[in-house]
Amino acid sequence: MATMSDVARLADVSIATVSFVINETKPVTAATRKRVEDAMRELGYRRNALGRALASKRTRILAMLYPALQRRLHESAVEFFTSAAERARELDYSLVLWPISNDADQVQELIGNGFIDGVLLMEVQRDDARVEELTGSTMPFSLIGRTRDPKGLPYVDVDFESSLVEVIDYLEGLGHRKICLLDNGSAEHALVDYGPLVRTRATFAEEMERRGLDSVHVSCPDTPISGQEAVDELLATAPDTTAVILMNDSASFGFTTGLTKHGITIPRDISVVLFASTPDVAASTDPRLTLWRLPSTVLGRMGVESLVDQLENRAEEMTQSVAACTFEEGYSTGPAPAGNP
Amino acid sequence: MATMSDVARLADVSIATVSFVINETKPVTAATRKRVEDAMRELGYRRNALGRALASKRTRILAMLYPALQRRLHESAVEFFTSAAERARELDYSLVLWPISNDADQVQELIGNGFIDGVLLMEVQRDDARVEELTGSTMPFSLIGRTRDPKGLPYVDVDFESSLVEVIDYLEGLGHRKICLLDNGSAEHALVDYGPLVRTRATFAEEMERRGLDSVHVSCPDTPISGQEAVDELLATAPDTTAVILMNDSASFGFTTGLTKHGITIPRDISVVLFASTPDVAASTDPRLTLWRLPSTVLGRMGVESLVDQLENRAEEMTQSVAACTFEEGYSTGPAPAGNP
DNA sequence: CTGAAAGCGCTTACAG
DNA sequence: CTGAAAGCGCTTACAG
Repeated sequence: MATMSDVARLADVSIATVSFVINETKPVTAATRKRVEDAMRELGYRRNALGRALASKRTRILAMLYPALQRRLHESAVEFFTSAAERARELDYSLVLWPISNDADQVQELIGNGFIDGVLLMEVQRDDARVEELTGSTMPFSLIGRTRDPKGLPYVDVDFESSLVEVIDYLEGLGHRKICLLDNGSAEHALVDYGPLVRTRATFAEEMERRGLDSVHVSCPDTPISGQEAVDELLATAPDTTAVILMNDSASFGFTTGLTKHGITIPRDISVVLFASTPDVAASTDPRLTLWRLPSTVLGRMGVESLVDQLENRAEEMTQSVAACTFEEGYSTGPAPAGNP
Repeated sequence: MATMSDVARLADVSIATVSFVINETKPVTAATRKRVEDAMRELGYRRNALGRALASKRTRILAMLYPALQRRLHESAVEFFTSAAERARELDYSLVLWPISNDADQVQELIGNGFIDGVLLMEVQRDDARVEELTGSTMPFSLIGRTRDPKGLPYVDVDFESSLVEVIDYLEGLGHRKICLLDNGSAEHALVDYGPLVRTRATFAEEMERRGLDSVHVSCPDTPISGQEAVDELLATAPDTTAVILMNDSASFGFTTGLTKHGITIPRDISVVLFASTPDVAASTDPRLTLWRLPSTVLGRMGVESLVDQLENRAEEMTQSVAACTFEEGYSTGPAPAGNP
């Protein structure tokens, strides 16, 4: 690999001048620039990121911290990561996924080693040891999701609240007055007091109450079979429900087939909305589900921007922003059946 | 952050000595060592990885290349990544997931920038532009999976062949003589001439023939609904099939519920084996499927070892190794029903 | 507009 | 066993 000195020698300039050309950091005459560029081309020069990083004290590498506890990365997480990486690239950074366990030690180590400029934290929990570790350090970071008390912390998050209000609005507009929220009650989530779930449940209860609508709440683990079983529970406890808001990806297929098995037709007898999910989940059932889609792509980009703002001291204030889910109509929703209460 | 000079000054030694202590690269008297260690502790010293990398010409960072075309990372991919990262850690390397598109340019860039020591390639395709790019460079790499002609390329791969033979053995032992392979016929896979599929199909055809068994082949897209539809196809074309080898994760739930819907009981009427998959997929149906599990953890570790072998010149020869799937009994397999041909 | 030189934080022959 | 010094490949004041 050719180095900057090689280029400088061939172009008959100083290495400083080569640097100025590469970084466009100082004016250089057209003639000099051309000599340098020719030399670079001839040598197939690529600037060594390590040397640059050591000298400039910036690696331009951003780490997305991936909590090892997840078994798989869902479409939304991948979208998030991909769009964040893309945005980083546009801003001349590299975003990589750094696999560390959730414990604070490894975060420490990552911070200390000097390889990364900033951290993007996924799947932030309401009480998150990593956040505390980061807060106590000088490492810039942004959260995806937020802790219980995010005051002073830069984050981007899904606006579950306003999104859910939209869903209820939509269903009420279709005449539904008894609506069930079917969410993910797996043990894992219960343990960590999962933010999205907590906030969605709270909004659901409040908003239904406020509108004088009849609310039903069912939780089940995130497996197809559990979805089927949830149908039984729903029919046993609230058979006159006319709309269901599904916030449990893995249960959704089982839930819809379960309804079918009971002779219940979607959307004629019951409307089903898939909430805070992705198109591939919506498309996995018959009929395709009406969806409020997670704004993963937007969040990924915003997360990176928030981080880079900090790195380049452009941030006037801490960025705390939210993005709502977007509506994608499917074939699973329609007017409430007549004759129901 | 304290630097090595700070430590040296406080311990009243040269920075070389500090380096010797940290790296255990030269003998140091116990007394000197203690002074250095105390100083490090007092200053909270952490060695800067950038400086080390520049001086030693080794970053000790390994990149796992993630092809952007995937929409989600399945459990096996996550397991793979996690176990590889763990093994890397044990060997004092960091493994990160580097998101780049599959095109050769970005591979070039990654190679040129000097940030990484080696590359692990996931989801290798039979004809893979990234592999060609890597082959033409000096960057060490190992493949997970293999190309059409892997001669001279270091790889670790799943032994689909011997694993499938085991499955057939198992089913034949249970008295099954008419067996169906239900695999993933989605357009995506067809396009790229997907290795695992190609090899499994070939082995299936050969091995069934060799044993004089009756083979059926059905392909369907990787969605639950397609799995349901595959049942219809199977019953229409080969209703006397008594065992099915499923190699299509997303279709498996739909397939089993489809059977049930037709009044067919697993495993009384038909045995179902889930092939080259993961426990969470096996557990998502009722009954839980008998599984040949992908050896993701083993492969992840082997992949890293193969790469590190190259980096440390320990490799006598190119490592090419395979690992077979492992058997995990479920409740979906049993003796072939009597009275069938 | 261009260059000589210091310095980023380490490792590693080379001496002693 | 320990140290002085060169060097890894860059960036960036400082001069001119």
